[in-house]
Amino acid sequence: MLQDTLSFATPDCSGCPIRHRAVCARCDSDELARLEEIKYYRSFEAGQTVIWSGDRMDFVGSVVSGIATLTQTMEDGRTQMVGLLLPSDFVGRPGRDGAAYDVVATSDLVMCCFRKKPFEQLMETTPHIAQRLLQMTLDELDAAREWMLVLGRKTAREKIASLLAIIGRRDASIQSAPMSGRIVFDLPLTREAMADYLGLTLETVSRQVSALKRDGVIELQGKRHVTVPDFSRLLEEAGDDADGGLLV
Amino acid sequence: MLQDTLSFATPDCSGCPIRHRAVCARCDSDELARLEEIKYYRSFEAGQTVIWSGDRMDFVGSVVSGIATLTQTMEDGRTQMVGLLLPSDFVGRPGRDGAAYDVVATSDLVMCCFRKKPFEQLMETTPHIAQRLLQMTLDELDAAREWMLVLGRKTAREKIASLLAIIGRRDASIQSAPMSGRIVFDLPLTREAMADYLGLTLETVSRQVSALKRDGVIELQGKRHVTVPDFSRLLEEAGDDADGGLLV
DNA sequence: CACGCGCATTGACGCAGATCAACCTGGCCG
DNA sequence: CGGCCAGGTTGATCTGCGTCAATGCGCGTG
Repeated sequence: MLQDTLSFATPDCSGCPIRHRAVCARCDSDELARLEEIKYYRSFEAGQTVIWSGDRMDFVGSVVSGIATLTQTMEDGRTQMVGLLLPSDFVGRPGRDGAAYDVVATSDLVMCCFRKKPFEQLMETTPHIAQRLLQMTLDELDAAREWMLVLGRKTAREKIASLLAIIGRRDASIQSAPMSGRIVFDLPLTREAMADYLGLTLETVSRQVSALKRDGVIELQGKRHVTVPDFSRLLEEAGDDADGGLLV
Repeated sequence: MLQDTLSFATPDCSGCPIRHRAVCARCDSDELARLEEIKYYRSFEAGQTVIWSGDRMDFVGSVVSGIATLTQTMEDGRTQMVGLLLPSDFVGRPGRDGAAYDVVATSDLVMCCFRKKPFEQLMETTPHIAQRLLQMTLDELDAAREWMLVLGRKTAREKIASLLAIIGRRDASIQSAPMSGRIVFDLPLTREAMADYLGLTLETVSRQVSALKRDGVIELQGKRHVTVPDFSRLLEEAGDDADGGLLV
C-alpha cells in the first residue's frame, strides 16, 4: 500500500518508498544526494522480460511496484522459478558483470535503478551500503534455502500451502495485518507460474488448490482472490510450526 | 590438498590456507593483525554437531579441513540438506544473532573462527571485508538457486549426476586439475546424506549410482572412491550444457 | 452475438520414485 | 575367530504426481 503511493510525486531517495528496506535506509544526506545523481526509474509491462540470464547488467535497483519472477531454464525447456520479486526487493549483483537468471515482469512493474559502476564506487567508500546489501543477500539466501526444503521434501499439497503462506504473509506484513486469523490477498501468479515455483505441473497445482478449497483451508473469489480464514491452519498444512519458518 | 598442510605450523592469516577465498584475502598487515587477535581454531569429530539451528552464534569462520553439512529439519523428521561446507567455505551470519540451520561435521573437521562481535566491529570500519562477504554470500545464493533447479526439475539420475559433478568439480579445482576428461575423487557423503541433499530416498540414490556405474558414466572402487572417465559425459547426464551451470 | 484465446479445471491412465523388506559387505571389538 | 552393526545393495509392490486429453470459463474483438 504505502509502496504504491507517493513514489512519483517526489522521486528522490528521501521520499522513495523503497527506502523501507533498501540500500538507502541508513544513508546521510550527502550520500542520498550522490545516490540521487545515479538514480532513475524504469517501467515494464506485464510479461516483459526485464533481464535475460547472461546479459550484461549495468544497473542495480529495487522493485517499486508490481511483481517480477526470477527463473532458470534448462536447454530442454524445463524451468524453475528461483525467486519472486515483490515491492522493495532488490535486484542486481554489485561486483558481478552478468545476470544469472531471467527476470520477467508478471504484472506492470516499476523499478528504481542505480547505475551500476557509480553505485559500486559509492559502495567502496560507504561501508554501511555494503553491509546493508549483505543483510539483504543473507535474507535472500535464507529464503532460497527455506525453499530448498519445500522443493525437496514437501508434498504437492504442502507446497501449495507454503506458497500461499509466503505470499499471504508478505502481503499481510506490508499491510501490517496480524500474523494469524483471517487473511485476504490476490495471487500474483498464474497456475503455471506457481507450478514453476513449486516444481510441479500446472495440473497438480490446480488440483491441490481445489482440494484446499474443498477442505475449507482457503476460499476463492474468482481464480486469483484468496481468503484464508485461519492462517495458522494454513501453516499447519504447509508443514511448518505455527510461528517459525518461512522467512522472506 | 593444499588445505590440509601447513595450517597449524603458522596459525596466522598470512599462512592460513583459508586465505585463498575467505575474508582476509585483501587485508593489509594492520587488519590482519586485528583479525589475528580475534582468531582461534576449533576441531570437531565426525558426526559431531557444530551448530544447532536456533543457537546463538558467537563466531563466524571458515572450514580449514574436513566436511560439514548444513541441514534443515521438519518436525516430522524429514530433512533437507541446504548446503555442503568444504574447505575454504565460510560459516556464519555477520549481523545476525541466531543460526538458521544445523551444521554437522561429516568428517573430522577444523574450523578457523573469529569472535563475532569484534569481527562485526572490524567490518564496520573495513569496507572491503563487507564487500568480500557480500561476494561470498552472492556465490552461495547462486549455488542455492542452482540447487533449486536440481531439486525442483531434475530426475533422480540427473540429480545424482549433478551432485557428482559439483563435488568432482570442486575437488578438481582445488587440485587444479583440468575441467574435462578423467576425474577422480572420494565421495564425502553417505548414501543417506546424498539423499538428503537431493530430496530422494537412500534406496533411489543407491539404485541410480549403480545405474550410472552400469552405464559407464562412473567407475567405483569401493563405495566411496569415484572415477569419472569423461567429465563432460557426466555433465550431459546432469542435464547441463558442458561449460555453464553448476556454480560453487 | 459468436468466436477465439488465454487460463483454469477435471478425468483417465502410466510411471518414476517411495516404501517395505531381505540380504550383503566390511570394519571393529570382545 | 565370530558376532555385531552401520552402511549399502537389490527386489517387490504401492502411490503421488506427471502426462495426455477433453471441457469450462471469462474476456476482448470483429
